[in-house]
Amino acid sequence: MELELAAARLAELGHSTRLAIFRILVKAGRQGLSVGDIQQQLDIPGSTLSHHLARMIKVDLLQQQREGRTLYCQLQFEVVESLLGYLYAECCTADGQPLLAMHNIELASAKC
Amino acid sequence: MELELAAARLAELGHSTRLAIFRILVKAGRQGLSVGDIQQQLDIPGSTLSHHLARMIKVDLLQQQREGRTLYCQLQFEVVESLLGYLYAECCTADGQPLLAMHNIELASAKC
DNA sequence: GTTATAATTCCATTAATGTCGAAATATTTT
DNA sequence: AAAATATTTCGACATTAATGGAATTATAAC
Repeated sequence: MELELAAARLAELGHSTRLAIFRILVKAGRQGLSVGDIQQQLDIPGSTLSHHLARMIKVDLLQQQREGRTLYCQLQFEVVESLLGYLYAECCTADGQPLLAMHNIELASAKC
Repeated sequence: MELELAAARLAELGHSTRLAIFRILVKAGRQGLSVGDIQQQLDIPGSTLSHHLARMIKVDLLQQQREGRTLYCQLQFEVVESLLGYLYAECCTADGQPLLAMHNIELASAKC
């Protein structure tokens, strides 16, 4: 992933409402959640939510799938994964040693 | 790290110039680089660079240390680490299984 | 086909961000 | 103390982003 694209995706995660959406959709897993469910959890106007969802879709962080009159939102986990992978790749020193302590990160994920 | 702070930090990384600064400083390691060196690598006006550095400092992504008339910029690696740790933590399902394939990430960092 | 539900698009307003030249500050050198 | 170097602050302007009410589209149910 090139820098421009990574920056664009990070910018989308860099907004508290959108990061909250991200969080909710991570918890929801592959099946995702309807727009209405997200709206209920966040308690924000539909137009505002729609705006943020559209932005996230534009950079492929998420996807929507219609089922009847309900639209389901699903995180694109491979994209999230490649974004985090890019960040980690950037966090290696020139001599091949990762600067970030990977085991700390693993602990963080283990305690969930 | 709470959501608001994580979002603020991600927003700072979410700009191509600042992500480029981040990248350069990661490569530079703990000792950091002078503002002038960064400016030379990026080829942008000093005032613009200063503005971006100030923003990154504000959210503790980096630090400056004066040595004579030269200012050294150093990434705050612990902060970066906690930010990525937070993102990973958010990427766990409710039942304790990480959704992102951690081994892929490790491969990504291993190939640096 | 009219009503209800789910969500988006449109529009206007307000606020925040990005950019960069010029002036200012801090430090060192002569 | 004047000149040189490194970097920031100021100020102005242009662009982009955020918010939410009202109107619109899409689908389903009656």
